[in-house]
Amino acid sequence: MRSSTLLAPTLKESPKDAEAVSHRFLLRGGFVRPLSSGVYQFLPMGLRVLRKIETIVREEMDRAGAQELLLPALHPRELWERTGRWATYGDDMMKVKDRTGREFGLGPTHEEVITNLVSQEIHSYQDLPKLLYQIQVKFRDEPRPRFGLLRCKEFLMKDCYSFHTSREDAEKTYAVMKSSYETIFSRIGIPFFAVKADPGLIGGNLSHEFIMPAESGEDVVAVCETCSYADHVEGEEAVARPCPSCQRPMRSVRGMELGHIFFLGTKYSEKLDAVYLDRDGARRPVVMGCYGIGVSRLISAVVESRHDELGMKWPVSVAPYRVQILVTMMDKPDVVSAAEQVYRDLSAQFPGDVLLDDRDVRAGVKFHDADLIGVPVRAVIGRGVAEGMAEVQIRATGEKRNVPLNQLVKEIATLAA
RNA sequence: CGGGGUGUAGCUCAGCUUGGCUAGAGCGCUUGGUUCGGGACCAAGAGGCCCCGAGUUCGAAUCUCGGCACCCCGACCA
Repeated sequence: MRSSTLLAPTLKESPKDAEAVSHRFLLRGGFVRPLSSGVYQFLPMGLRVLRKIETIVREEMDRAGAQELLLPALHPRELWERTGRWATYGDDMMKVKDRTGREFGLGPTHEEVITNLVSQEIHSYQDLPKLLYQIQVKFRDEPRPRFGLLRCKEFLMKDCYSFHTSREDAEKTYAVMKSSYETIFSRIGIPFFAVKADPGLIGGNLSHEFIMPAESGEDVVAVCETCSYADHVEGEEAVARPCPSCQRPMRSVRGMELGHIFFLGTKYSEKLDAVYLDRDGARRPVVMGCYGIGVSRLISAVVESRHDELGMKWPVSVAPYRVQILVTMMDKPDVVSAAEQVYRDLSAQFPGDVLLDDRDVRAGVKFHDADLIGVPVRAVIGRGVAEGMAEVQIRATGEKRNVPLNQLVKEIATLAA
């Protein structure tokens, strides 16, 4: 992609109402723009990051044996009445009416819909187990959206639901999902703790939250210094309490929730009549679990954990582009043609994943924008061309080195792999 | 939903306390020239329902009342 044609409006100054670093940089870098409080537009680069995160999530869900489907955002009221959540979810659910006055909720989560589907399509123990997921827009009427993508009224979520004949099998899948989540967050490159959690409105009695340590986080977690134990705490109580599994002191850490998994049991299957016939012909409720990841929130999470004062530092796995080429002397035909050649060669190596800054602006502007946008590997084509040289820069470390033009692609192919 | 703050040019903001002539700056944008590897310089321009509505007043960006929007703290949050 050429910067000259890309919609990536970078800002020198932060819009005043951005506090969290991820909010500021995503805005300044031209990744997102607000439409309304807690409602965001994803510009091309923001969408590219989102898609890369989705891809990792899909790969790991598929690897764990889950199947992707897509459920509606519009949920009829009657379905939610059956679980009693039309009332208990209350104002957190956006509600709309169709032209006949029939009421719908905009799905804040999909237990009702998926369980209803399973109740209609699954009848025998031979149809089970099933692991189904989707990546879809969710709506929650947050009383107070905040920090850009971190807490929105409309956001993208991966939600997966498991259906088993027994609690034992369901718990095995729960464990598989837990390790799948660990792989996902590792691949995306964000640090996290798996914390035992309160199941909350969703219900059930086994639950873990995946929390990334972050200043702007809304949760407080007690973390053990030595073992991997982590738990939720209220206020400052954490510091006073020793770790239950090894008796060492714990420290309290602020964090943000990235994912949440629940063992649901038969709470929804009973209410929505999701039952199967077992070997003996007895009707039994399906045993369920559900597993969510805040996909759009992960964009902010990556920025929160990887940035410096100049801008973002994307890991290769989710960077909007793997490589950015800066042409610093647009008025020199030999420089431009050298850059075009590098662009062609790198594009062959990383199709669609190379950004060429061919804008007719001063070099300083390109360097600053590049630091802001945070593409991991940078090739600077300019004054070295006469001697057949280019410069390679690594955004994360600030490392710079000169590389002969004829070895540049090979060099970068390794760095950006 | 409680508390606080902010709405003036595309962005960041000054002006408001103490009402007064064509409402300002920096950045960005357009045009011309000089520059050209870390956010250049000079010159000329374009760009405003001063959030909305009512009031007070000879006169309102400025004062009063009522709305709305956005941000921050808290409550809430699969």
